[in-house]
Amino acid sequence: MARAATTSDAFNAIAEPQRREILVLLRGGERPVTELARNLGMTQPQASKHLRVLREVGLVRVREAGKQRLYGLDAHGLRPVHEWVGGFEEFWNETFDRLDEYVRDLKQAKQEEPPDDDDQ
Amino acid sequence: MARAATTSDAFNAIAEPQRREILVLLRGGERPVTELARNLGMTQPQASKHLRVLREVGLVRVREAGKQRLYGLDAHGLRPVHEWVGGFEEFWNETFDRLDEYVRDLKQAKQEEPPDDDDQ
DNA sequence: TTGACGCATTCCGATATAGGCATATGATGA
DNA sequence: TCATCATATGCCTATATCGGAATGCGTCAA
Repeated sequence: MARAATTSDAFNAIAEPQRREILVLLRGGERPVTELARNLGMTQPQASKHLRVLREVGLVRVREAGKQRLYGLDAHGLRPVHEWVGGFEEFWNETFDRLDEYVRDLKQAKQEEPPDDDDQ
Repeated sequence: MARAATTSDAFNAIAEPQRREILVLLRGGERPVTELARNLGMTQPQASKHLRVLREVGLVRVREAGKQRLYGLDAHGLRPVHEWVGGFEEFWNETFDRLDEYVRDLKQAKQEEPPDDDDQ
């Protein structure tokens, strides 16, 4: 009854801009928490929390290195997202072409009757 | 202090599973609210609310047709999402598979090629 | 005009988020 | 052992979500 948990899937996890930035940074290799925090201008606890979310959905992995914890990218979970969105690829080109036609129809439809479409 | 609004961008809008399903249905063409609701097993108000969000981020457009409102896909807002996620494409095959691949490689070849590992 | 239909909006309650701050946990080195 | 650095976690507040139920509003047909 509230929004789905941020940890419910990759879609929710990457909805947060800061988490996306973390992932981008991690493309450059493993990074300790403090460095991520500093690079993104956030506090350490914030970074840790975001990393926790990313870890729970499996987008990052941790490796212990002495006092530090090196977070690294695990982009596997992004693949389903890419594929889902990719399912619309043909549409974001076509939509524009049809927009003209659509607008034209709109103007016309205001004077004529709307074509009867299937209800149901 | 709360999560970013669902209407803040496409990332947030598509984080909700039901909204994703709506978009998928709309790939088949324009649909009135009631039909969407029925097809997805949700109430009409729920469908309307989700459609409002999708409309506010520009992922769908409405067309008035008599009593009905036909919602249609406008996928070009998904393109940035696709591109952002696509920026990780090379990583979900390589990067941290290292561990898995390493193990697999051990079984296969004990000394094929020295995998160049440079982290950072 | 009335009534039925299609849809949008509002109010409600429950939930969990993100941020700030303080603190607990853990490893390291003297 | 103690002090210190690196992280994680707990608590708090403000906010916006999603779902449900009721209702408002516009359109069409009789």
